[in-house]
Amino acid sequence: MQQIRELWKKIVEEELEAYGLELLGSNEPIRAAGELTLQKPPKPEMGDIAFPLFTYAKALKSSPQQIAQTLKERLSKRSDLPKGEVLTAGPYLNIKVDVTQLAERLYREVLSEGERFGSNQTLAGKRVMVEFSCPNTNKPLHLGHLRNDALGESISAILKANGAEVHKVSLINNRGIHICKSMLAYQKFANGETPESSGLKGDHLVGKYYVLFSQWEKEDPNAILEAQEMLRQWEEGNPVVMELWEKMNRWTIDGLNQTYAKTGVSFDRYYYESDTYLQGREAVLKGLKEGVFYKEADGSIWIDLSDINLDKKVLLRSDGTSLYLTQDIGTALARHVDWPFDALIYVVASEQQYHFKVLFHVLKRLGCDWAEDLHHLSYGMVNLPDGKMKSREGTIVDADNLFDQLTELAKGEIKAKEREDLVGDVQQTSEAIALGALNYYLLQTTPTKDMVFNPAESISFNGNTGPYLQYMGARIISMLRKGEEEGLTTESLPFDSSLLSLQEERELIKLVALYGEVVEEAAKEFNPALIATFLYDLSRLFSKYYHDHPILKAGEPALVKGRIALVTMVLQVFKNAYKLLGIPFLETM
RNA sequence: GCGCCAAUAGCUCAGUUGGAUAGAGCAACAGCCUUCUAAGCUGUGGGUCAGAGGUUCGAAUCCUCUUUGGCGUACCA
Repeated sequence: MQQIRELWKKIVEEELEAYGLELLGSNEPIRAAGELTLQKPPKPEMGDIAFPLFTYAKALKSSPQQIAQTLKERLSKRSDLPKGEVLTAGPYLNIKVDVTQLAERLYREVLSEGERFGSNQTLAGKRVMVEFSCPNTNKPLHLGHLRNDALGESISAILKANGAEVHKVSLINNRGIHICKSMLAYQKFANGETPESSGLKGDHLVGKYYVLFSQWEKEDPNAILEAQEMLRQWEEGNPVVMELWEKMNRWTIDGLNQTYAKTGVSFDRYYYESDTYLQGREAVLKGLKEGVFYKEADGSIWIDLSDINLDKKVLLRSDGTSLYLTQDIGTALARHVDWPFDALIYVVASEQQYHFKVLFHVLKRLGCDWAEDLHHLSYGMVNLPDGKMKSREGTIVDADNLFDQLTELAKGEIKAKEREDLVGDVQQTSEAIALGALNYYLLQTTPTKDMVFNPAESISFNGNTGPYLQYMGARIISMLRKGEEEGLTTESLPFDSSLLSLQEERELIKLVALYGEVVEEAAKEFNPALIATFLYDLSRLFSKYYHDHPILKAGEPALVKGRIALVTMVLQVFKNAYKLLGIPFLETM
């Protein structure tokens, strides 16, 4: 589609310049008016490409309407005009492109490329590291993590589809005062409770004691002091504390891994804060020696960021312990050694924009020329319909709980439709629907924007939702299966795309052609929502098409073949695009 | 206070090199199942694109100011 657009643009440009030259004796005024803009007409029947001609009115001393007319006439005299129709609509020159050749090319591509259809090599040879999730080991995942995970997985898949070599990494935040809080509460109140004895998932068990600590803290001012003491003991490597730490970390990580397994999240490599905070400290001390940083009288180490209009920032506390920023410096350095990258993308909430601005600059000052290759993919907060999620008020939406609720609702729907036997494994199908619902809901909003997560809406099976998309795929499979069962064979027939002359068919072909461009754009903008929007458009159009027009019973075998070919193309786009958004493809639902 | 970001239908969101009558979904109402899954399709109503200026042939889109909201501005993460 892109090539077709470029071709028409070039031709119209040539004609415009030739016209200008004849009329004015020079094509300078045309060029001065700027490059020809190209857009899409508001309605499909008006054509596929539109050239607004307002800008040339002055230079050509003529109305845009008149220019459009003249261009249309001039174009009709050209012998090298590509197939298609030239239209005028007031001040616009519109082109209705010929989709029959396009359809045949696309069909060949779909058949030969299969699951690679729509991907490209724009980022071939590029090594991109994507950091996301980064859980704490003191509590289970919540809704905010789910957006982070969905984005991280999706961006990774999108970059891969653009040819990049992608390395997914996570940083486990397993160290610090917040970790000690859950440990201390456990030591005090647990009586040796374990995931096995309690039947609780490990991360939820540890989270329970983190919550208990907060309650205790309110009643007893010593609580925080004891936690601080425990942190000191941890840093000294006190064996009792270390043992507890390792045990509870294992519980949490086991629990998190169960959640990841359900939600389709995985990593190529983990980093642990308990390792990287030491590396960060070394880097800061080295930077101090080299004069990049300076030391205050109390022993704390600072960087002056006035060169980028920011304040001073602490890198190492006066007692020598490290901060959030310190360990992120260590992590970045370690990663660049482990897997030298062309880009590192941090998928982290927008509230940390300032942090990353500082981090990137500190690395630059430390002499890392690759600091230029670091990007913060800053995504907005997830709010609830009645406001912010607040742990204090217990309005945090737990990830496991949410996923289970969605699964139950999907299950209920399958039962209500009496489709248990048809779908086979009801539990597995319900989980796939729940995951599709969740990922689509979280990815359909532009990443940078805050969003409202409406649980009731997310689980709805009507409208702009994951299950609606999954349903389209399942319907196509069902239809094709039915065709086979009825002994319909069209494989030997040639595909005559000129038979696809309905408005909807033209539109579907163009959308199939557009898919590859959307994949490229999504990578350029780090925006999976572009794919979500595209998928929904395709779904709606397809839904209407197959509702209004029979496929298997289209009549003439050649037409049946043509429509099945079209459906095959749409199906492949669905399958490929679902993967980029973490929506499981279901053959039956 | 300062910095960054946002504001589009009752609600949730699309709408980017500035272009044609600002679009979807949900919710409401009204239709459509002896026919490829009705988890669907069709239709109706619903807008001062926060407000005011400016640039432009043309502004939801660019600039300025104002209002409202979010986030940040920690020897927290």
